Amino acid sequence: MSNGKRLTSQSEDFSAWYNEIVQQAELASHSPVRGCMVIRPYGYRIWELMQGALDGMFKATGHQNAYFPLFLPKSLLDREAEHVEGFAPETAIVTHAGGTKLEEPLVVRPTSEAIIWPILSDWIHSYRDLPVLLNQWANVVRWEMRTRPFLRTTEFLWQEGHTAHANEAEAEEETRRMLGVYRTFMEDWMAMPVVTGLKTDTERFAGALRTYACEGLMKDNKALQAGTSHSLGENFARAFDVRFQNEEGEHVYVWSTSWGVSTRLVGGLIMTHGDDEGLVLPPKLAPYETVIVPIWRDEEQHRLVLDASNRVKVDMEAAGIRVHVDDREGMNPGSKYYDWERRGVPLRLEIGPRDVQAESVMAVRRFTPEGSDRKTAMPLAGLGSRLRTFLDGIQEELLTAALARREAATVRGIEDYAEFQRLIEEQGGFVYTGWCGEADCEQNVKEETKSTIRVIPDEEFRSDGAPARCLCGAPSKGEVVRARAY
RNA sequence: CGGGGAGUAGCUCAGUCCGGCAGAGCACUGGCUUUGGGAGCCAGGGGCCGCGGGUUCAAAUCCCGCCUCCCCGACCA
Repeated sequence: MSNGKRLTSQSEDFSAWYNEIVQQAELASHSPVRGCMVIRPYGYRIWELMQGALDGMFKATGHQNAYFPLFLPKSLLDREAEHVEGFAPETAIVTHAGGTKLEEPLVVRPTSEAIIWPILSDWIHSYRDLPVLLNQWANVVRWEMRTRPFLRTTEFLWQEGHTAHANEAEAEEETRRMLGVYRTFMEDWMAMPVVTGLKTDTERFAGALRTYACEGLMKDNKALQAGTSHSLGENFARAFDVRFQNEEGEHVYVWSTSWGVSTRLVGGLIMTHGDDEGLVLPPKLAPYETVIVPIWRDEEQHRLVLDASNRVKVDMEAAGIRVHVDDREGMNPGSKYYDWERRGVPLRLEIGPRDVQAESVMAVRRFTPEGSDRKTAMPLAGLGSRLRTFLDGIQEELLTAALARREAATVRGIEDYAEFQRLIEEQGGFVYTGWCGEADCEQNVKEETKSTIRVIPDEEFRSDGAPARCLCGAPSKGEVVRARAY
């Protein structure tokens, strides 16, 4: 059961609100090791539901799961110059094991390219071996300066896809396909709208040709990079000598990709839907889509409502709904309401003697957009299938609301730098501007406004009339989405 | 890693300045009464006072070192 009566409100202190939700909804807790967290059962269940959905989508697009080692010899990480430069500052290195100093230090993987490609070079000989479409569910370690539960932890859980292709076009197609899979997952399962697009060179994955990303907008109007997909070109193939014989009999390098999403998504989920009462979960990712709270006065009623509650539970499970009966005694219904609201359960069913008498239940929704009733009496007959539809509706409403919130926090066509600075400072959100394409200009704006170019947006997100000029006044080479970000 | 704040029961914190029996509320256990929006009474359990060293007759309290968390920067999924 949650402790404390009230959360700090989002408007008062968003960071405090976030930390309190993580603790009070029992999603995660701190560990004795810096920057590492314990993911508690309720939080882990959300991650498991995410994994289940994503894993199914990966398999549907032809990928197979495999597992590669946690440790990689330091010499392997050093092979790809840009890659090692990018990751060296944040790696943890094992120098001693088994009571002695190791001959060669082992790096705890910050990502697995450097262990996967040397191995795949042995697997790949012919164009007939391609494409190789792999995914791995794993933990990785990146020694970050500053950590926050789920959003940035020293050790985190993720999946990393790694694929090898015969040519650039296929690799690019795969990179884009998986970005699309992520977007579909974020919208359909997390109810979190994202802007997709290309990262600038400075934000690109270390060792990649191109990095694409999904960017969500959190309730404090800061952006969250929620997933990335990288077109790695021949870079890793050259570094790890991954070649195959093509149909012409030539030995050529493979074109590779990698793509990943992490437990950071749980943080994105919290900050996309949560409110001052606590977590708000979309039904598809809620450990319990519905909680039944029985209400009784005496023993006879206790038996009556528990019996009715369990029958409703069976009916709902048959309709494919994850449901829990909160039969805790000595706790009054009001306390249970607050408890489950804080944990974000999408729908609560209250079943008391009056409901049993009327052969109905009182359904109370967690997320209540304008114009919808928070409480609805529903007849027992056909309840399961009706609630399935009802929950599916809530899932859609959450996406609609999140999309409306993002659009309200999006400004387009900004050319004037002073106006840009004011927007970033006063309201945040996504600001679409032109960009001259110069890294120096990108860096200046970053230093002066603490905002970054999130993506060069994909076509469907671009403005009708994009700015002709960059914030620096130079002619724009293309539109970009800027924001302060996590 | 730099600046600031903090660490005492599961949680939030008081006690630290000025050394002298380890505290409160909530949570937890048992009993009784309760139960349609955060229940009441009674009786209990629970502490390496972040860790290590030092000063002292005596340390949660003073001194030194370290660890962890939070906020602000630089780095990042």
